[in-house]
Amino acid sequence: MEFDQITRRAVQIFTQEGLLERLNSGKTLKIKLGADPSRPDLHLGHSVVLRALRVFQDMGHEVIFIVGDYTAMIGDPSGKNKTRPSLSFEETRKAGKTYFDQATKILSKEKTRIEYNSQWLSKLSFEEILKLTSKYTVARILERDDFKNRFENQQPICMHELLYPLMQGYDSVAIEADVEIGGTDQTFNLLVGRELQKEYGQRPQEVITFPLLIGLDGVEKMSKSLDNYIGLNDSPEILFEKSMKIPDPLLFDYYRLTTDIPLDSVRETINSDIRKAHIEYGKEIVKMYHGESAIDAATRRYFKVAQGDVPDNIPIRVVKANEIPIIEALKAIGAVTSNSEARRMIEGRGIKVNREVVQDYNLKLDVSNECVIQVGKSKFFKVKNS
RNA sequence: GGGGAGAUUCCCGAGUGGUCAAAGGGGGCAGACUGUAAAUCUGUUGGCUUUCGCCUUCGAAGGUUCAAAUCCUUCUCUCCCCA
Repeated sequence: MEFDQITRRAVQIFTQEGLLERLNSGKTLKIKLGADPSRPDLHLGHSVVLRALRVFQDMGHEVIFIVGDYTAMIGDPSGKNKTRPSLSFEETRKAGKTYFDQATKILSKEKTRIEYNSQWLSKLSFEEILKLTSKYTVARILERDDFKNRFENQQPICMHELLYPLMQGYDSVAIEADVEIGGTDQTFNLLVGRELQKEYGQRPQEVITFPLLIGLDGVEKMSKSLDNYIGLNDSPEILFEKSMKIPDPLLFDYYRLTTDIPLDSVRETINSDIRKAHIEYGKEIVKMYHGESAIDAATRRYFKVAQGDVPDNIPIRVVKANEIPIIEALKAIGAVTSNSEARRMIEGRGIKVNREVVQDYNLKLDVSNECVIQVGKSKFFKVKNS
């Protein structure tokens, strides 16, 4: 990806002139990336920002990866708001590492430095914190969308939550960031960084925001907790299968934001054969995250299932008996969590054994020979006696 | 500090003594249709049980009652208004 592609994809740049000036200065710039250790699972949505960062690295700049361990350790004491579970010191380090491992599928390891924000945030005195808070007004903090929504919906907002933007902004001060990149949902936080740097006598960082990738549900932004994500750690098969499930109207955005494929040809394929466009997208993503060699296996599974065949390499579950009730088998393979659920699945005709729909939930499975259980459209398991 | 409103099953939301495992909607899951898409239609959506039925659940803990999501007491939390 070339640099002009960054600017083309960006939603907003504050400020364009400042950014150009720094890039032309010949200095190695410090590009800030904030990581939330309470959510260390990265997905394609994160890749949008990471890919932009990669471009900066390729130009010789340094990415400073800031793990928000301080906020994560404090968590949210108000019992009702479970969005920010508090983590122990060890957990934050572990999450930071997990995050880093995934992010470096896209970023260069050599040009990425990790910092933990407890290093500086834990040292602030109350006086300094007051100084920080005095730079901002409540009205301005409440401008931020998620606060505004919670406020309007009469949801609780705790005092310390109002400080999060300031803490993040202070991170920029602490590392003297030159540039910070994030999704449009972070716009406010990123701009707070600029304000605070100014207060501390630093040149305010340049801020670039990128569009948020909408998840597979076609409505919400991609996130692990909504289970509408395509994970950077997903297997090639899953990656490909999920690619096929991207809502049609969003496919172009996925191409645009997560691949380097020229958009003119994308447009053409989408208009002429949307299914083919999905397939090509899936292949590209598999290639990007698992290499060219993984494409074959990933697509083979998909097409086999689509034809009504049983795919290769399905997980095997060994049981001790020669005969096992179907309900027990479904629990054993983790397809269901209770007998009632198993019964519902069977009554809904969602379970097949050796390609046959199971009609009777008292069915006893003969597993002296291997048998294949299919749950829904694409989940397969083999069960056999040891 | 004073006054008012409220907390229901994944979410929103009805329910004010038995017919309530709890309407309706959303979301989820499964099926039909299809391109393993969308839209649409159907079923399902606490657990155990073949049926009967039993158990757990309506912020928490006690209490009244043959019987409570529903009544009483205390507590916790949230929101609004006034100061």
